[in-house]
Amino acid sequence: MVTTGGTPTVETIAEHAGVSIASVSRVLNGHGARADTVRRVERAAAELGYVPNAVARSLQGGRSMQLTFAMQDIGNPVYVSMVRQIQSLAKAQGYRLLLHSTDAVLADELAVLRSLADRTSDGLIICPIRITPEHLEALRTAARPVVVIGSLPSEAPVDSVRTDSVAGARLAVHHLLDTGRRRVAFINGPADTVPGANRYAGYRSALEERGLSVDPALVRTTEFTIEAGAAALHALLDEAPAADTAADHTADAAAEPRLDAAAVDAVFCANDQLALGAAQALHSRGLRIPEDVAVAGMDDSTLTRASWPPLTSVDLGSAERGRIAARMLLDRLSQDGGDAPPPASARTETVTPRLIVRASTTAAPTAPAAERLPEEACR
Amino acid sequence: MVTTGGTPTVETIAEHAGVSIASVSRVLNGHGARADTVRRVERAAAELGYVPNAVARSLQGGRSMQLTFAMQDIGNPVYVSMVRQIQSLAKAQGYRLLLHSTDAVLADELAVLRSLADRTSDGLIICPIRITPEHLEALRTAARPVVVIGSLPSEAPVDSVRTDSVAGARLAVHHLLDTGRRRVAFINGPADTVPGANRYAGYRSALEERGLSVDPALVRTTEFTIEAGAAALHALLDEAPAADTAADHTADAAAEPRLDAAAVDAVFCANDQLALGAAQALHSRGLRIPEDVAVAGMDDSTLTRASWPPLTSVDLGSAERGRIAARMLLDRLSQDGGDAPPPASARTETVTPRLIVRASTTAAPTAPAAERLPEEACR
DNA sequence: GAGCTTTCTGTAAACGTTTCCAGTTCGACG
DNA sequence: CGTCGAACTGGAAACGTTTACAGAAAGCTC
Repeated sequence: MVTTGGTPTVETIAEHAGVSIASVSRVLNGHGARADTVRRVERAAAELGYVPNAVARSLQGGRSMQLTFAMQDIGNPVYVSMVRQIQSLAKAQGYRLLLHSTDAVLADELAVLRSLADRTSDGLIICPIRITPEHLEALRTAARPVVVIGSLPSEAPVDSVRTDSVAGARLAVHHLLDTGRRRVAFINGPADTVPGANRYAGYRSALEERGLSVDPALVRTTEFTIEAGAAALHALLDEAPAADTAADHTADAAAEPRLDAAAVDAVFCANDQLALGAAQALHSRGLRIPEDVAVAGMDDSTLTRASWPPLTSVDLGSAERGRIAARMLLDRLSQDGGDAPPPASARTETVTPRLIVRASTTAAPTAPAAERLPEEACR
Repeated sequence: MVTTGGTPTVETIAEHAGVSIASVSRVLNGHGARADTVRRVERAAAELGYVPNAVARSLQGGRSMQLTFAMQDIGNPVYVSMVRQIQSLAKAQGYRLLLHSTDAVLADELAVLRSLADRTSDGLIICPIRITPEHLEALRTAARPVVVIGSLPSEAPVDSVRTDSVAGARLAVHHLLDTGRRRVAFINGPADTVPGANRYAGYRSALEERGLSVDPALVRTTEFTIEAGAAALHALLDEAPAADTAADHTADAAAEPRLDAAAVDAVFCANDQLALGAAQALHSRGLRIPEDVAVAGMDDSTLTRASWPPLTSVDLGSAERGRIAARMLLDRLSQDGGDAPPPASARTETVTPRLIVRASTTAAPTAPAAERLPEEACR
């Protein structure tokens, strides 16, 4: 298909069709030409298997038709559902999607923001896990439109889509307390991250609203992974004092399941991965879910249906956040042709969390609330 | 930071530093210049916050420094681990990663292959789920180097990295038979895909090697998802005749678990998602894993550790395949500068599957093989 | 068929780099 | 101090498009 001398360019087509390169370009972009010209150009292009060079087109047009999505870890199902949405909307408008896994490395996140200036990408959707002053500065001076998925200080002049994860965490904890659980442990991700801090705040305020206070022995801080969730639960039960007896730090706690059950009767986890790990650990200790210990997670990812029993989780609208973020970004791009975003008009949308109750928290041991339907969505 | 009149270019820097644009380019690329020139250029660049335009650089250099990875569905953890590897190797050599989710749509896969000609991407790693003549033609005429993850006809002039999934399926089925299972059902993905066909072939040959033959009532064909796996298992138990009694097509089989147990004592699933779905369905019918029914999957994805009990699975080396594919592609790019791949020298690497035995198949009901360690790797 | 408008075409410039080539500067050596 | 070679520099071309502009052709009206 390819003539000798490399891939065909607009110039090659022009020669073959006996017209100028301008006419070739116009025909190929449907900008009107005489019927005869159109026919000759299209025939030459088809014969030579011509494909326009997207790089040259980008340089000339000033837009790369690429978007970037930067997230922490592509292994987390939350991001998977965001990617799906973003990819789908982007593709519909002719944009390709560049993926960046930052591994929560601060320098990587900043590098992504700065690299917007290299014209590779027309816009960015980013899920920063921490917000530092450098982040804010980088966001302010970003060379192209940016949409942040996550909570930002309100004065930040950046489009964002957030979810009220404090309220989300409260929903879950209230649900556990209202179904008769008394000793609700909390397994959190890193406390110095935005999600970590918010989820802890929700946990605490939910307890306080019921007249309880946080027992530090019931709170664990670790990474957002399955393995970390399992380890945290083991540590919790090994070290937590039982509700009515003194702590037993020396004996093997696994040998005495009833003691465990007394120490904790529910675990709220800051995301589904942690919850799945916790469920594993409970199973391996011979504790029953939800009869002995109820488990609830957050994100309502596909993992909730991977776990047994199916996992109660707070839907933070990750797919929806992805969709909204993509729409915001595409709006911004079509609107002002991708000029630097006018700080005055930064938009913020908020997704309302919903609790999805499944079997991992129903059939409460004491309270009569067990008649809830497994898939019922509260609030 | 930005002077009026738009983003700084090499020309802006040249004016500020009082040198020519050629010198600016040389300094910025470390091609040697007088100390004084270097200092002035670097100072001007820093002051103006200059970032080179990657698009212009691509056009001039003929390489975009982008790679594309095309897979079926980003929701499948198998692809996630491939993406991780590819992204990491690509980044190490300065390449960005473009992601394409084809949803197993033939036209999309072909479009990706053809779009290599647009110079957006320097190379492609693709996981085609079916191989049609059009695929082969598109691979042959691809404008840039391509590496295929998956099995190809041996005459195809394309680098590829495959896994012997026939042998992998045999490993799992042999393991089930050798631990005393007699009625081994098979839940497969679409039979007209390469993975689907191979896994079925492995299942059949494993049975035949033990003097058994395939019972069509024990084989289900569906999609590669959790939900499909659950539905398939329910259908299997509802419709399969019990081993020793006549089939009971009318009564609700779930009400009679012993009948189910007689019908099937093991399920081999063509991937982990199907296996997880099957495990869900078994749990919801009150059947115990592995005491009543053993479950084994394929891919050894993160889902194996998400399931309870932990899932026996065949490791098809997805991370390794990703790594090898990335290395092959990068080799090809550095080697011949990314010219069309010389068909004569197509390389093929094969990853050997390993069976990872976990609790979902141990503790066999009849055989004394239960002393295997949970994490033991066979072969 | 002349004059007008409309439509179409080709030349050339522009997008921002890198790099070839020739010319200039510099240092060293005789 | 003059000469030679090496190191450096600037002008210009090239990468492949799109598009502004001016000029040519075609269609229309009278």
